[in-house]
Amino acid sequence: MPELPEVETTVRALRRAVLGKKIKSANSETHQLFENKSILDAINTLLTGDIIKSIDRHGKYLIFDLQSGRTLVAHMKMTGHFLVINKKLNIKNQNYVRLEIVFADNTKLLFSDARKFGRIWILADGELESFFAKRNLAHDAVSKLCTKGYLYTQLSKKRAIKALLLDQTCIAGIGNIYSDEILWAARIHPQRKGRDLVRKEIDAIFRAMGDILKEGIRAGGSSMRDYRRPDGSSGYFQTKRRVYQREGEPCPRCKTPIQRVVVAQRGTHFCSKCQK
DNA sequence: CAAGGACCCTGTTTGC
DNA sequence: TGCAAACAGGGTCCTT
Repeated sequence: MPELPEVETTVRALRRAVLGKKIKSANSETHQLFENKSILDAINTLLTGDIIKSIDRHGKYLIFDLQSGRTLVAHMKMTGHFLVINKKLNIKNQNYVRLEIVFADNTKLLFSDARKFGRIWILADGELESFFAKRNLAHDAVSKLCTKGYLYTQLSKKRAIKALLLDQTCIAGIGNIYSDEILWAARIHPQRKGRDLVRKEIDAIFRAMGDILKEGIRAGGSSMRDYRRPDGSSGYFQTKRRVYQREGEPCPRCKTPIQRVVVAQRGTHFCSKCQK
């Protein structure tokens, strides 16, 4: 389940692996990969000859700026991940490849995605802003724009705090694993309404958000199921998680068994004793 | 605006 | 043990 730390790990690895490389060919046979159906047949023509100038991220979206002015935007959704194949690195597990980009030096960039939820868009010069505006994408959770004040505004709503953390129009980048971990670290019950939280509690969420997401990035993300780094290796945040998918196990703080409930249609794990 | 459900997908887990 | 049904979840869209 790629969230902000997994996407950031991917971006950093791809910068090292494919920045500045020239595209020799591009191929996909997965029509679901593109919202605009005409892209599937045009992808090779669209990308061949172009050069990857920069790689960035906003929330869970990856942004590849190309020399032509076009932008390749990608979302890994549930099971998607990028893999880099080169002379040094021939990953054995190359299943479910939905997009293959070959560079002039024969390095390959693959997008693998068992469930075909992942999406790729090719935007014309200048379209990125409206792309995100259309989706009402909020500030990224670890960007400088995500201040305490911004968080306070974004979370002062009627809905459950867990639902707000998951909502990409409130804060961008947090998914189901990290929302549970952040609320545990901040000692906030996932079903509390956002607007009922007092300043001190929002501050605790703000601190926990930075701490947990950065811990996730340092760990190279979580490889609970399908997520892999672009070299095929696993992240290890899953070994550090305190509550996510630990129903019945003792809370690391107070030993009370972790509970599981459903909030906003998502499995939610928390400690009923130390999260109020 | 909020809440809930359907949908997209398929590997894995659960239940009989 | 074996099989089918339920589940998992990010995001979008639709209805209530």
